[in-house]
Amino acid sequence: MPDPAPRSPKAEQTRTAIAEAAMRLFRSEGYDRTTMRAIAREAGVSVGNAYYYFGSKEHLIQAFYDAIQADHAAAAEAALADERAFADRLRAVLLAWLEVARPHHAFAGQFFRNAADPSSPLSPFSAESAPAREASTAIFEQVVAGSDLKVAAGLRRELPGLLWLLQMGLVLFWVYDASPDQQRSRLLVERAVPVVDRLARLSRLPVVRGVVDDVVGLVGALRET
Amino acid sequence: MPDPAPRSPKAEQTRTAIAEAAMRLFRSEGYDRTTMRAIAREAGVSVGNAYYYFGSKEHLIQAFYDAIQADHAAAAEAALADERAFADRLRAVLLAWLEVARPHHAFAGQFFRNAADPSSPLSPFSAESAPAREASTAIFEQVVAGSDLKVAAGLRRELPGLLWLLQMGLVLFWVYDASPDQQRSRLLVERAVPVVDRLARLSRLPVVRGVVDDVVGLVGALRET
DNA sequence: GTCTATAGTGCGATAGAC
DNA sequence: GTCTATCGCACTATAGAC
Repeated sequence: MPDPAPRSPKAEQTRTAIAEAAMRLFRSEGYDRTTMRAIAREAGVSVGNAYYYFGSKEHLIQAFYDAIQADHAAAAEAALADERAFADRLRAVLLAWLEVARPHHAFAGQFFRNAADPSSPLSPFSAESAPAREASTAIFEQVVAGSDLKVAAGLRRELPGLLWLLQMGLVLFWVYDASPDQQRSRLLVERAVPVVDRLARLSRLPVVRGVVDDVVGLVGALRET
Repeated sequence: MPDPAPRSPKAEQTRTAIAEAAMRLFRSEGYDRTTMRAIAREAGVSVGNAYYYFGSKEHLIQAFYDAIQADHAAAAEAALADERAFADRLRAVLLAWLEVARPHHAFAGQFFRNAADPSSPLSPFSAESAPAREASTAIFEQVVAGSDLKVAAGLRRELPGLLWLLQMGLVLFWVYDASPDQQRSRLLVERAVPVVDRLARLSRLPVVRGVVDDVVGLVGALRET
Protein backbone atom coordinates (compact mmCIF):
# COMPACT_ATOMS: atom_id res chain seq x y z
CA MET A 1 0.00 0.00 0.00
CA PRO A 2 2.28 2.83 -1.15
CA ASP A 3 1.03 6.24 -0.30
CA PRO A 4 3.90 8.40 -1.49
CA ALA A 5 1.80 11.45 -2.37
CA PRO A 6 1.40 13.51 0.79
CA ARG A 7 -2.11 14.81 0.41
CA SER A 8 -3.50 17.69 2.36
CA PRO A 9 -5.87 16.70 5.18
CA LYS A 10 -8.74 18.43 3.47
CA ALA A 11 -8.11 16.61 0.22
CA GLU A 12 -7.84 13.34 2.07
CA GLN A 13 -11.15 14.02 3.73
CA THR A 14 -12.88 14.74 0.45
CA ARG A 15 -11.34 11.69 -1.11
CA THR A 16 -12.54 9.34 1.58
CA ALA A 17 -15.95 11.03 1.63
CA ILE A 18 -16.32 10.17 -2.04
CA ALA A 19 -15.04 6.63 -1.60
CA GLU A 20 -17.35 6.00 1.33
CA ALA A 21 -20.35 7.42 -0.45
CA ALA A 22 -19.59 5.11 -3.34
CA MET A 23 -19.33 2.12 -0.99
CA ARG A 24 -22.67 2.90 0.62
CA LEU A 25 -24.42 3.25 -2.71
CA PHE A 26 -22.73 0.23 -4.27
CA ARG A 27 -23.90 -1.82 -1.31
CA SER A 28 -27.47 -0.58 -1.36
CA GLU A 29 -28.02 -0.19 -5.08
CA GLY A 30 -25.39 -2.34 -6.76
CA TYR A 31 -22.53 -1.16 -8.93
CA ASP A 32 -24.30 -0.77 -12.24
CA ARG A 33 -27.28 1.08 -10.87
CA THR A 34 -25.16 3.56 -8.94
CA THR A 35 -24.46 6.64 -11.03
CA MET A 36 -21.52 8.96 -10.66
CA ARG A 37 -24.04 11.77 -10.21
CA ALA A 38 -25.55 9.97 -7.23
CA ILE A 39 -22.14 9.29 -5.69
CA ALA A 40 -21.20 12.95 -6.02
CA ARG A 41 -24.51 14.04 -4.52
CA GLU A 42 -24.20 11.55 -1.65
CA ALA A 43 -20.68 12.78 -0.92
CA GLY A 44 -21.74 16.41 -1.18
CA VAL A 45 -19.35 17.24 -3.98
CA SER A 46 -19.61 17.98 -7.67
CA VAL A 47 -19.28 15.34 -10.35
CA GLY A 48 -16.13 17.03 -11.59
CA ASN A 49 -14.63 16.79 -8.16
CA ALA A 50 -15.35 13.07 -7.94
CA TYR A 51 -13.48 12.67 -11.22
CA TYR A 52 -10.70 14.81 -9.85
CA TYR A 53 -10.00 12.13 -7.26
CA PHE A 54 -11.02 9.00 -9.12
CA GLY A 55 -10.21 8.62 -12.77
CA SER A 56 -13.26 6.51 -13.46
CA LYS A 57 -16.11 4.69 -11.80
CA GLU A 58 -13.94 1.58 -11.86
CA HIS A 59 -11.30 3.25 -9.74
CA LEU A 60 -13.82 3.53 -6.95
CA ILE A 61 -13.88 -0.24 -6.74
CA GLN A 62 -10.26 -0.29 -5.67
CA ALA A 63 -11.17 1.19 -2.30
CA PHE A 64 -13.59 -1.65 -1.78
CA TYR A 65 -11.04 -4.18 -2.86
CA ASP A 66 -8.48 -2.79 -0.42
CA ALA A 67 -10.96 -2.82 2.45
CA ILE A 68 -11.72 -6.50 1.95
CA GLN A 69 -8.03 -7.27 1.67
CA ALA A 70 -7.30 -5.49 4.95
CA ASP A 71 -10.22 -7.16 6.73
CA HIS A 72 -9.09 -10.53 5.51
CA ALA A 73 -5.53 -9.97 6.64
CA ALA A 74 -6.77 -9.12 10.14
CA ALA A 75 -9.23 -12.01 10.27
CA ALA A 76 -6.61 -14.42 9.00
CA GLU A 77 -4.07 -13.38 11.57
CA ALA A 78 -6.57 -13.87 14.37
CA ALA A 79 -7.59 -17.27 13.02
CA LEU A 80 -4.02 -18.43 12.58
CA ALA A 81 -3.19 -17.81 16.22
CA ASP A 82 -5.30 -20.82 17.22
CA GLU A 83 -4.13 -23.36 14.67
CA ARG A 84 -1.00 -25.40 14.24
CA ALA A 85 -1.80 -28.06 11.65
CA PHE A 86 -1.35 -27.01 8.02
CA ALA A 87 -4.81 -28.16 6.96
CA ASP A 88 -6.46 -26.30 9.84
CA ARG A 89 -4.52 -23.14 9.11
CA LEU A 90 -5.36 -23.22 5.43
CA ARG A 91 -9.02 -23.90 6.13
CA ALA A 92 -9.16 -21.07 8.65
CA VAL A 93 -7.70 -18.56 6.24
CA LEU A 94 -9.95 -19.54 3.35
CA LEU A 95 -13.08 -19.60 5.49
CA ALA A 96 -12.08 -16.22 6.91
CA TRP A 97 -12.07 -14.83 3.40
CA LEU A 98 -15.55 -16.20 2.72
CA GLU A 99 -16.73 -14.63 5.96
CA VAL A 100 -15.24 -11.24 5.19
CA ALA A 101 -16.58 -11.26 1.66
CA ARG A 102 -20.01 -12.60 2.48
CA PRO A 103 -21.83 -9.25 2.85
CA HIS A 104 -20.59 -8.20 -0.56
CA HIS A 105 -21.57 -11.27 -2.52
CA ALA A 106 -24.63 -9.72 -4.13
CA PHE A 107 -22.71 -7.18 -6.16
CA ALA A 108 -19.34 -8.91 -6.26
CA GLY A 109 -20.24 -10.18 -9.70
CA GLN A 110 -20.48 -6.67 -11.04
CA PHE A 111 -17.07 -5.88 -9.61
CA PHE A 112 -15.69 -9.09 -10.91
CA ARG A 113 -16.62 -8.23 -14.43
CA ASN A 114 -14.31 -5.25 -14.26
CA ALA A 115 -11.57 -7.14 -12.49
CA ALA A 116 -11.59 -9.76 -15.24
CA ASP A 117 -10.55 -7.28 -17.89
CA PRO A 118 -6.84 -7.95 -18.46
CA SER A 119 -6.24 -4.31 -19.27
CA SER A 120 -7.88 -3.14 -16.07
CA PRO A 121 -5.72 -2.12 -13.11
CA LEU A 122 -8.22 -4.05 -11.00
CA SER A 123 -7.17 -7.35 -12.47
CA PRO A 124 -5.53 -9.48 -9.78
CA PHE A 125 -2.63 -10.08 -12.15
CA SER A 126 -2.01 -6.43 -13.00
CA ALA A 127 1.01 -4.42 -11.95
CA GLU A 128 -1.24 -2.13 -9.90
CA SER A 129 -2.52 -5.10 -7.94
CA ALA A 130 0.97 -6.27 -7.09
CA PRO A 131 0.86 -4.86 -3.53
CA ALA A 132 -2.45 -6.55 -2.80
CA ARG A 133 -1.20 -9.73 -4.39
CA GLU A 134 1.93 -9.73 -2.29
CA ALA A 135 0.02 -8.96 0.89
CA SER A 136 -2.26 -11.87 0.16
CA THR A 137 0.60 -14.19 -0.66
CA ALA A 138 2.24 -13.18 2.60
CA ILE A 139 -0.77 -14.57 4.45
CA PHE A 140 -0.23 -17.93 2.81
CA GLU A 141 3.46 -17.77 3.60
CA GLN A 142 2.34 -17.48 7.23
CA VAL A 143 -0.03 -20.41 6.79
CA VAL A 144 2.88 -22.61 5.73
CA ALA A 145 5.59 -21.15 7.93
CA GLY A 146 3.69 -21.55 11.18
CA SER A 147 2.58 -25.07 10.43
CA ASP A 148 3.85 -28.60 10.89
CA LEU A 149 4.02 -29.16 7.15
CA LYS A 150 7.13 -30.67 5.62
CA VAL A 151 7.42 -30.60 1.85
CA ALA A 152 10.15 -30.83 -0.74
CA ALA A 153 12.35 -27.72 -0.84
CA GLY A 154 11.45 -26.74 -4.40
CA LEU A 155 7.77 -26.94 -3.68
CA ARG A 156 8.16 -25.11 -0.39
CA ARG A 157 9.34 -22.03 -2.23
CA GLU A 158 6.41 -22.02 -4.65
CA LEU A 159 3.75 -23.06 -2.17
CA PRO A 160 2.54 -19.62 -1.00
CA GLY A 161 2.10 -18.51 -4.59
CA LEU A 162 0.25 -21.69 -5.45
CA LEU A 163 -2.01 -21.27 -2.45
CA TRP A 164 -2.73 -17.71 -3.54
CA LEU A 165 -3.74 -19.16 -6.89
CA LEU A 166 -5.96 -21.62 -5.05
CA GLN A 167 -7.63 -18.71 -3.34
CA MET A 168 -8.18 -16.98 -6.68
CA GLY A 169 -9.91 -20.17 -7.75
CA LEU A 170 -12.06 -20.01 -4.65
CA VAL A 171 -12.94 -16.39 -5.41
CA LEU A 172 -13.92 -17.38 -8.91
CA PHE A 173 -16.10 -20.19 -7.59
CA TRP A 174 -17.61 -17.92 -4.96
CA VAL A 175 -18.52 -15.25 -7.48
CA TYR A 176 -20.49 -17.83 -9.45
CA ASP A 177 -21.92 -19.45 -6.32
CA ALA A 178 -25.66 -18.86 -6.26
CA SER A 179 -26.37 -21.24 -3.35
CA PRO A 180 -27.96 -19.74 -0.21
CA ASP A 181 -25.31 -18.02 1.87
CA GLN A 182 -22.71 -19.45 -0.48
CA GLN A 183 -22.83 -22.85 1.19
CA ARG A 184 -21.24 -24.46 -1.82
CA SER A 185 -18.17 -22.30 -1.47
CA ARG A 186 -17.78 -23.40 2.12
CA LEU A 187 -18.27 -26.98 1.06
CA LEU A 188 -15.57 -26.50 -1.52
CA VAL A 189 -13.17 -25.28 1.14
CA GLU A 190 -14.01 -28.10 3.54
CA ARG A 191 -13.41 -30.73 0.90
CA ALA A 192 -10.56 -29.16 -1.03
CA VAL A 193 -8.38 -28.43 1.96
CA PRO A 194 -7.81 -32.10 2.85
CA VAL A 195 -6.90 -32.76 -0.78
CA VAL A 196 -4.30 -30.03 -0.76
CA ASP A 197 -3.00 -31.24 2.57
CA ARG A 198 -2.62 -34.81 1.37
CA LEU A 199 -1.08 -33.75 -1.91
CA ALA A 200 1.47 -31.58 -0.15
CA ARG A 201 2.46 -34.39 2.20
CA LEU A 202 2.68 -36.89 -0.65
CA SER A 203 5.12 -34.57 -2.38
CA ARG A 204 8.06 -36.12 -0.54
CA LEU A 205 7.22 -39.62 -1.72
CA PRO A 206 9.75 -40.90 -4.27
CA VAL A 207 7.11 -41.88 -6.86
CA VAL A 208 5.42 -38.54 -6.64
CA ARG A 209 8.62 -36.50 -6.68
CA GLY A 210 8.76 -36.52 -10.47
CA VAL A 211 5.41 -34.80 -10.83
CA VAL A 212 6.23 -32.31 -8.11
CA ASP A 213 9.48 -31.39 -9.84
CA ASP A 214 7.54 -30.97 -13.07
CA VAL A 215 5.11 -28.61 -11.43
CA VAL A 216 7.85 -26.58 -9.77
CA GLY A 217 9.74 -26.45 -13.06
CA LEU A 218 6.60 -25.35 -14.85
CA VAL A 219 5.98 -22.50 -12.45
CA GLY A 220 9.61 -21.45 -12.66
CA ALA A 221 9.64 -21.56 -16.44
CA LEU A 222 6.55 -19.37 -16.64
CA ARG A 223 7.99 -16.89 -14.22
CA GLU A 224 11.15 -16.48 -16.31
CA THR A 225 9.51 -16.11 -19.68
CA MET B 1 -26.49 -25.63 -31.17
CA PRO B 2 -30.31 -25.74 -31.07
CA ASP B 3 -32.07 -23.75 -33.74
CA PRO B 4 -35.68 -24.63 -33.02
CA ALA B 5 -37.21 -21.29 -34.02
CA PRO B 6 -38.12 -21.50 -37.70
CA ARG B 7 -37.42 -17.96 -38.80
CA SER B 8 -38.50 -16.50 -42.08
CA PRO B 9 -35.77 -16.43 -44.73
CA LYS B 10 -35.82 -12.66 -44.79
CA ALA B 11 -35.44 -12.43 -41.03
CA GLU B 12 -32.63 -14.94 -41.12
CA GLN B 13 -30.89 -12.88 -43.75
CA THR B 14 -31.13 -9.68 -41.75
CA ARG B 15 -29.97 -11.46 -38.66
CA THR B 16 -26.83 -12.87 -40.24
CA ALA B 17 -26.13 -9.57 -41.96
CA ILE B 18 -26.03 -7.91 -38.57
CA ALA B 19 -23.94 -10.65 -36.99
CA GLU B 20 -21.43 -10.59 -39.83
CA ALA B 21 -21.16 -6.83 -39.81
CA ALA B 22 -20.45 -7.04 -36.09
CA MET B 23 -17.75 -9.67 -36.62
CA ARG B 24 -16.02 -7.58 -39.26
CA LEU B 25 -16.02 -4.47 -37.11
CA PHE B 26 -15.03 -6.28 -33.92
CA ARG B 27 -12.07 -7.73 -35.74
CA SER B 28 -10.94 -4.49 -37.31
CA GLU B 29 -11.77 -2.04 -34.52
CA GLY B 30 -12.03 -4.12 -31.36
CA TYR B 31 -15.15 -4.72 -29.29
CA ASP B 32 -15.22 -1.57 -27.19
CA ARG B 33 -14.57 0.80 -30.04
CA THR B 34 -17.26 -0.73 -32.22
CA THR B 35 -20.57 1.02 -31.64
CA MET B 36 -24.00 -0.40 -32.21
CA ARG B 37 -24.61 2.52 -34.54
CA ALA B 38 -21.64 1.49 -36.66
CA ILE B 39 -22.75 -2.14 -36.71
CA ALA B 40 -26.23 -1.13 -37.84
CA ARG B 41 -24.83 1.16 -40.52
CA GLU B 42 -22.42 -1.54 -41.75
CA ALA B 43 -25.29 -4.02 -41.93
CA GLY B 44 -27.55 -1.51 -43.64
CA VAL B 45 -30.22 -1.54 -40.94
CA SER B 46 -31.36 0.76 -38.19
CA VAL B 47 -30.11 0.60 -34.64
CA GLY B 48 -33.54 -0.39 -33.44
CA ASN B 49 -33.58 -3.28 -35.85
CA ALA B 50 -30.22 -4.52 -34.64
CA TYR B 51 -31.69 -4.60 -31.14
CA TYR B 52 -34.71 -6.42 -32.44
CA TYR B 53 -32.45 -9.37 -33.30
CA PHE B 54 -29.83 -9.07 -30.59
CA GLY B 55 -30.85 -8.09 -27.10
CA SER B 56 -27.58 -6.36 -26.41
CA LYS B 57 -24.15 -5.73 -27.79
CA GLU B 58 -22.98 -8.67 -25.71
CA HIS B 59 -25.30 -11.03 -27.52
CA LEU B 60 -23.40 -10.32 -30.71
CA ILE B 61 -20.36 -11.96 -29.17
CA GLN B 62 -22.12 -15.30 -29.03
CA ALA B 63 -21.79 -15.75 -32.79
CA PHE B 64 -18.08 -15.29 -32.44
CA TYR B 65 -17.92 -17.70 -29.56
CA ASP B 66 -19.80 -20.36 -31.53
CA ALA B 67 -17.53 -19.96 -34.54
CA ILE B 68 -14.42 -20.59 -32.47
CA GLN B 69 -16.05 -23.56 -30.80
CA ALA B 70 -16.91 -25.10 -34.17
CA ASP B 71 -13.44 -24.45 -35.58
CA HIS B 72 -11.86 -26.03 -32.55
CA ALA B 73 -14.05 -29.10 -32.75
CA ALA B 74 -13.01 -29.61 -36.37
CA ALA B 75 -9.32 -28.95 -35.71
CA ALA B 76 -9.37 -31.24 -32.69
CA GLU B 77 -10.93 -34.09 -34.60
CA ALA B 78 -8.31 -33.82 -37.32
CA ALA B 79 -5.50 -33.69 -34.79
CA LEU B 80 -6.81 -36.66 -32.82
CA ALA B 81 -6.76 -38.90 -35.86
CA ASP B 82 -2.97 -39.00 -35.72
CA GLU B 83 -2.42 -39.58 -32.03
CA ARG B 84 -2.80 -42.55 -29.73
CA ALA B 85 -1.02 -41.67 -26.50
CA PHE B 86 -3.08 -39.73 -23.98
CA ALA B 87 -0.48 -37.00 -23.50
CA ASP B 88 -0.15 -36.50 -27.24
CA ARG B 89 -3.89 -36.35 -27.72
CA LEU B 90 -4.36 -33.85 -24.94
CA ARG B 91 -1.52 -31.68 -26.19
CA ALA B 92 -2.88 -31.76 -29.73
CA VAL B 93 -6.33 -30.63 -28.63
CA LEU B 94 -5.07 -27.83 -26.43
CA LEU B 95 -2.60 -26.58 -29.02
CA ALA B 96 -5.36 -26.72 -31.61
CA TRP B 97 -7.41 -24.36 -29.47
CA LEU B 98 -4.53 -21.93 -29.20
CA GLU B 99 -4.14 -22.06 -32.97
CA VAL B 100 -7.82 -21.47 -33.66
CA ALA B 101 -8.00 -18.64 -31.15
CA ARG B 102 -4.76 -16.97 -32.10
CA PRO B 103 -6.14 -14.46 -34.64
CA HIS B 104 -8.62 -13.23 -32.05
CA HIS B 105 -6.25 -12.70 -29.17
CA ALA B 106 -6.09 -8.94 -29.52
CA PHE B 107 -9.70 -8.35 -28.60
CA ALA B 108 -10.36 -11.55 -26.68
CA GLY B 109 -9.77 -9.63 -23.48
CA GLN B 110 -12.68 -7.35 -24.22
CA PHE B 111 -14.91 -10.33 -24.81
CA PHE B 112 -13.62 -12.00 -21.73
CA ARG B 113 -14.65 -9.13 -19.56
CA ASN B 114 -18.24 -9.76 -20.54
CA ALA B 115 -17.95 -13.50 -20.27
CA ALA B 116 -16.72 -13.13 -16.71
CA ASP B 117 -19.95 -11.57 -15.55
CA PRO B 118 -21.80 -14.36 -13.75
CA SER B 119 -25.13 -12.93 -14.82
CA SER B 120 -24.10 -12.86 -18.46
CA PRO B 121 -25.35 -15.57 -20.80
CA LEU B 122 -21.82 -15.59 -22.19
CA SER B 123 -20.37 -16.96 -19.00
CA PRO B 124 -18.95 -20.43 -19.62
CA PHE B 125 -20.89 -21.66 -16.60
CA SER B 126 -24.25 -20.23 -17.62
CA ALA B 127 -27.26 -22.25 -18.69
CA GLU B 128 -27.11 -20.65 -22.13
CA SER B 129 -23.55 -21.90 -22.56
CA ALA B 130 -24.48 -25.46 -21.67
CA PRO B 131 -24.50 -26.65 -25.31
CA ALA B 132 -21.06 -25.19 -25.99
CA ARG B 133 -19.82 -26.59 -22.71
CA GLU B 134 -21.08 -30.05 -23.54
CA ALA B 135 -19.65 -29.93 -27.04
CA SER B 136 -16.31 -28.98 -25.60
CA THR B 137 -16.44 -31.67 -22.93
CA ALA B 138 -17.27 -34.20 -25.65
CA ILE B 139 -13.93 -33.41 -27.28
CA PHE B 140 -12.14 -34.31 -24.07
CA GLU B 141 -14.18 -37.46 -23.75
CA GLN B 142 -12.74 -38.35 -27.16
CA VAL B 143 -9.27 -37.49 -25.98
CA VAL B 144 -9.56 -40.02 -23.18
CA ALA B 145 -11.65 -42.65 -24.94
CA GLY B 146 -9.32 -43.02 -27.90
CA SER B 147 -6.19 -43.19 -25.80
CA ASP B 148 -4.13 -45.79 -24.03
CA LEU B 149 -4.81 -44.21 -20.65
CA LYS B 150 -5.90 -46.39 -17.74
CA VAL B 151 -7.19 -44.65 -14.65
CA ALA B 152 -9.35 -45.48 -11.66
CA ALA B 153 -13.02 -45.87 -12.57
CA GLY B 154 -14.23 -42.97 -10.43
CA LEU B 155 -11.73 -40.63 -11.96
CA ARG B 156 -12.42 -41.90 -15.45
CA ARG B 157 -15.97 -40.63 -15.20
CA GLU B 158 -14.96 -37.16 -14.07
CA LEU B 159 -11.93 -36.81 -16.30
CA PRO B 160 -13.52 -35.14 -19.34
CA GLY B 161 -15.10 -32.51 -17.12
CA LEU B 162 -11.83 -31.93 -15.31
CA LEU B 163 -9.99 -31.57 -18.60
CA TRP B 164 -12.60 -29.06 -19.73
CA LEU B 165 -11.83 -27.14 -16.55
CA LEU B 166 -8.15 -27.37 -17.40
CA GLN B 167 -8.92 -25.83 -20.75
CA MET B 168 -10.83 -23.01 -19.07
CA GLY B 169 -7.69 -22.40 -17.06
CA LEU B 170 -5.70 -22.30 -20.28
CA VAL B 171 -8.15 -19.82 -21.75
CA LEU B 172 -7.79 -17.65 -18.67
CA PHE B 173 -4.01 -17.79 -18.93
CA TRP B 174 -4.13 -17.09 -22.64
CA VAL B 175 -6.33 -14.04 -22.24
CA TYR B 176 -3.76 -12.56 -19.88
CA ASP B 177 -0.83 -13.72 -21.99
CA ALA B 178 0.94 -10.66 -23.39
CA SER B 179 3.96 -12.56 -24.75
CA PRO B 180 4.63 -12.37 -28.50
CA ASP B 181 2.34 -14.77 -30.34
CA GLN B 182 1.26 -16.12 -26.96
CA GLN B 183 4.38 -18.21 -26.60
CA ARG B 184 3.86 -18.54 -22.89
CA SER B 185 0.50 -20.19 -23.41
CA ARG B 186 2.11 -22.78 -25.65
CA LEU B 187 4.83 -23.27 -23.09
CA LEU B 188 2.17 -23.81 -20.48
CA VAL B 189 0.57 -26.53 -22.60
CA GLU B 190 3.90 -28.23 -23.33
CA ARG B 191 4.81 -28.37 -19.67
CA ALA B 192 1.41 -28.92 -18.10
CA VAL B 193 0.41 -31.84 -20.29
CA PRO B 194 3.12 -34.18 -18.97
CA VAL B 195 2.10 -33.26 -15.44
CA VAL B 196 -1.51 -34.17 -16.12
CA ASP B 197 -0.42 -37.36 -17.83
CA ARG B 198 1.74 -38.44 -14.92
CA LEU B 199 -0.88 -37.49 -12.37
CA ALA B 200 -3.53 -39.48 -14.20
CA ARG B 201 -1.31 -42.55 -14.37
CA LEU B 202 -0.33 -42.24 -10.73
CA SER B 203 -4.02 -42.28 -9.83
CA ARG B 204 -4.04 -46.07 -9.69
CA LEU B 205 -1.21 -46.22 -7.18
CA PRO B 206 -2.43 -47.34 -3.74
CA VAL B 207 -0.88 -44.39 -1.88
CA VAL B 208 -2.39 -41.89 -4.25
CA ARG B 209 -5.80 -43.49 -4.37
CA GLY B 210 -6.91 -41.66 -1.24
CA VAL B 211 -6.38 -38.25 -2.78
CA VAL B 212 -8.00 -39.29 -6.03
CA ASP B 213 -11.08 -40.51 -4.19
CA ASP B 214 -11.17 -37.21 -2.33
CA VAL B 215 -11.09 -35.26 -5.57
CA VAL B 216 -13.77 -37.41 -7.17
CA GLY B 217 -15.89 -37.10 -4.05
CA LEU B 218 -15.40 -33.36 -4.06
CA VAL B 219 -16.54 -33.00 -7.63
CA GLY B 220 -19.50 -35.25 -7.00
CA ALA B 221 -20.51 -33.36 -3.86
CA LEU B 222 -20.42 -30.05 -5.68
CA ARG B 223 -22.47 -31.42 -8.52
CA GLU B 224 -25.21 -32.60 -6.16
CA THR B 225 -25.48 -29.46 -4.09
C1' DG C 1 -3.92 22.62 -5.50
C1' DT C 2 -8.98 21.98 -4.59
C1' DC C 3 -13.49 22.70 -5.94
C1' DT C 4 -18.09 24.27 -8.26
C1' DA C 5 -21.34 24.69 -11.87
C1' DT C 6 -22.89 23.81 -16.23
C1' DA C 7 -22.97 22.40 -20.79
C1' DG C 8 -21.81 18.97 -23.99
C1' DT C 9 -20.25 14.33 -26.37
C1' DG C 10 -21.00 9.75 -27.56
C1' DC C 11 -22.59 5.66 -26.16
C1' DG C 12 -26.01 1.48 -25.10
C1' DA C 13 -30.48 0.80 -24.93
C1' DT C 14 -35.67 1.73 -25.46
C1' DA C 15 -40.45 3.58 -27.05
C1' DG C 16 -43.61 3.86 -30.09
C1' DA C 17 -45.12 4.94 -34.77
C1' DC C 18 -45.49 2.67 -39.26
C1' DG D 1 -39.79 -6.09 -38.85
C1' DT D 2 -38.27 -1.84 -39.31
C1' DC D 3 -37.79 2.83 -38.51
C1' DT D 4 -36.86 7.57 -36.04
C1' DA D 5 -36.54 9.91 -31.89
C1' DT D 6 -35.23 9.95 -27.40
C1' DC D 7 -33.53 8.55 -22.77
C1' DG D 8 -30.02 8.06 -19.17
C1' DC D 9 -25.54 7.25 -18.48
C1' DA D 10 -20.06 7.73 -18.02
C1' DC D 11 -17.19 10.88 -18.94
C1' DT D 12 -15.11 15.50 -20.71
C1' DA D 13 -14.56 20.48 -21.26
C1' DT D 14 -14.53 24.84 -19.73
C1' DA D 15 -14.50 28.77 -17.01
C1' DG D 16 -13.97 30.30 -12.98
C1' DA D 17 -13.90 30.69 -7.35
C1' DC D 18 -11.00 30.12 -3.17
